[in-house]
Amino acid sequence: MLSRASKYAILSTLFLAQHSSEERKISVKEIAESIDVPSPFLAKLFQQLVRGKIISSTKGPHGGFYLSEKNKMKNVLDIIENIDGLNKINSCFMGLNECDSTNPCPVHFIVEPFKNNILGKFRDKTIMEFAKEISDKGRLLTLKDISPSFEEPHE
Amino acid sequence: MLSRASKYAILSTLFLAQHSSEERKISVKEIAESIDVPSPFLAKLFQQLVRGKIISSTKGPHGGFYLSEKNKMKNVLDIIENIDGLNKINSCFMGLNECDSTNPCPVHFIVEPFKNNILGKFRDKTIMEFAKEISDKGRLLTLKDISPSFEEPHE
DNA sequence: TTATTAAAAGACCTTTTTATCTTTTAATAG
DNA sequence: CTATTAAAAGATAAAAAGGTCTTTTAATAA
Repeated sequence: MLSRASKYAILSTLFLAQHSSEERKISVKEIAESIDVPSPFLAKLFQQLVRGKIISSTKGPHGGFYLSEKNKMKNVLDIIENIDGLNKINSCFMGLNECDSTNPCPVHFIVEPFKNNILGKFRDKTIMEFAKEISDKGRLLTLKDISPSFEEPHE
Repeated sequence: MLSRASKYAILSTLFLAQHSSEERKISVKEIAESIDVPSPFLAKLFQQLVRGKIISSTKGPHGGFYLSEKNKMKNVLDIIENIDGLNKINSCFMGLNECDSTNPCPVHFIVEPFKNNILGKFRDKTIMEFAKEISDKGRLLTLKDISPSFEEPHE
């Protein structure tokens, strides 16, 4: 449904929305470590997101990635479109080429409302609104294992 | 969410449920053409489904694939389990490693009910019941383009 | 009992996705 | 103006998914 690349891109962009600003740019490395994704891979994705005007970057000392005011108005679906294209997420759950309400696959009428629901969420909120909601509701934004668990003593 | 392999396997098994019987076995080639999937690939999947006791086969003249009475009691989730394993379909929509209701990803509470719904459908109906429902409700079971469209005259 | 048929087995190939590494470019702090 | 920093670019590699082909095995009809 979503490629790993899109998932990384979404999580990282939302992370930028929460933690970066024009004055406080963040390096790939820092983000990759926070989200727990391979940083060279994320670097590639970020290049593409910059080209797609989803995020912004500057080089050099204190450079890094951040969201401009325009970037903040984008939504999550823009990220998906930029990385996976829209076809992938819109395609039939069972893989049928011609699946619609007049010619439905066996699970069409279960999948359709779900898709509308989740795509609505990805389309109707700006990145900034989405990020705020995530902060407010305390949603998880990392691939890391967060369980406190037993800390193996290091020595 | 589902690999292409799983999708092919589900469609083909449901096709067997509808069109085959112990007396009327069907060859890979015939099924592959009906569903419109690559037949050597489907052959591999069928070998695995036979090993997993989801479908049955016999070699030789008038041999082919069919569903035994026991096979007919399996469900779609058994197919998915056999091909993809259960982890894949149960994994978090955003790819988080630790996503559950106490530590939810940003779309957890949208995805969860959908998953319960669709997994329920895949678990609670036997293959045979599922196939009947599909016939009764007139659901599509092929990757083929079915649009009547304009038939390009061949000569 | 033999020829034929169709699945089983397994080697192999291709494409896509994911991930890494090295070099170049540009920004800026000093 | 130079050293340093961090992204951009691009080449490359590794893994997974998808797909093909050839040989072997087993069933059965004649």
